[in-house]
Amino acid sequence: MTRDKILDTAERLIAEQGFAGTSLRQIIAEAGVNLAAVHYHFGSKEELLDNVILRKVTAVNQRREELLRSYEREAEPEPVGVEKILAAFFEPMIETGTRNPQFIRLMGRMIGEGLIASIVEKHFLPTTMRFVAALGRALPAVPETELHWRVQFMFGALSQAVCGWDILPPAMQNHRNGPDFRLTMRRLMAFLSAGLKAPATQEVQ
Amino acid sequence: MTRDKILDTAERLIAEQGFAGTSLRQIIAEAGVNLAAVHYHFGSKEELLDNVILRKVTAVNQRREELLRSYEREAEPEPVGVEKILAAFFEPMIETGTRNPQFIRLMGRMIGEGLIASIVEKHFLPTTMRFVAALGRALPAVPETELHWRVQFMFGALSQAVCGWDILPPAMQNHRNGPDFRLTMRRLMAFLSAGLKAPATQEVQ
DNA sequence: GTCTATACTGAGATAGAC
DNA sequence: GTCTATCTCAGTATAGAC
Repeated sequence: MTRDKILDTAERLIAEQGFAGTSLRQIIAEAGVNLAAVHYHFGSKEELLDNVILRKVTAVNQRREELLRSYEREAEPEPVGVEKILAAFFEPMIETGTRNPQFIRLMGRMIGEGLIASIVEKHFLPTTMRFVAALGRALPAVPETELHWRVQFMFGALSQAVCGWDILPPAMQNHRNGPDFRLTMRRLMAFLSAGLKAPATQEVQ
Repeated sequence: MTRDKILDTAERLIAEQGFAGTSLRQIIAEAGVNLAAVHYHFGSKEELLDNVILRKVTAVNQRREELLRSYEREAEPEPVGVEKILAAFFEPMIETGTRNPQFIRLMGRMIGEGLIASIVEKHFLPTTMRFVAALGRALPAVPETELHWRVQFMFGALSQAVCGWDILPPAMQNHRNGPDFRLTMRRLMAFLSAGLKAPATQEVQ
């Protein structure tokens, strides 16, 4: 199917080179299809990206919410702890990413390239809000605005973890795929867990 | 001077719209110069960016290292604490950013757009390494590789703090400039301080 | 409905006249 | 140092073959 060939090739190339760094002409050349087919099936380069993301992220987000719900049932009537909430958020991503490293780079690109607010909004925001609410219950001492900022920081750290600067020492490069990817993610979770639980900032100047 | 007109206009437009989102043709139109003048003075769009960054970041990095040195002298022979190290890193940026909000967005773009490793490397790496060394002394329990990762997470959080997604609630948008920018940075520093000081991750699976 | 061929506009880059 | 003209390649749009 032409449509699937385009999606597969686009996913691979965008993960490798970024969205801006991948041209439609490169995608169609490697997929062996015609340029206009992209616009017939998707309408524009942005909407192609939208569909690439959609295919991969929906299952991960469902799994995330599922896990969170099950942790909430276990903990009831207490709120779920921060570590558990982070586990519900990261584990589905780690599982998918261990099998398919490209997926992870793609996710990081989405946050990092700062591209296309509408796509981020559509595919990340609903699940994110669900997790912000859970974190709010786990951290009653952190005011809502500050919690929102901390989640924002969290996404930034995640983005740099999975596809930031390529000037890392080689020892760190290796930790981006293979079994060490799990270790990097556990390091990230430890970092975030501590950051999220930090005492609230005083508003006084 | 033509060269300065190009630099001023490029700085403003790139801060507002990002690097990829700003065309040379837009820059030269607003600066009132010729397209070829850009290539004459800078060689390429990337090298123009390089010079825009250079002009602004050099002073900030010098101030950062100065502050760090002075804190180190105060603390001697003890290592400087994490909060002090973060203050040395962030305060010069906050001062510059409070006077010139564009500068901050420009910094965030550099990290976030993941652009041009060579530029990041040239302008950020030397000072960053200086601070990594100081953090290593402040946090002897954190192994070197994990500390490197935590610094990587730190840059990601910083990037999202100053110019991440534009889908933030309006209440957060305001905290990107004006006096509330200081508050956001203090929140970031509290978050990072806790994250950096987290117990080291066990390497066992 | 699906896909091909081709043309259009705007991007960064470059050679050469002045 | 500066500017004109031009090159290549990007994303996009459309007409029409099957």
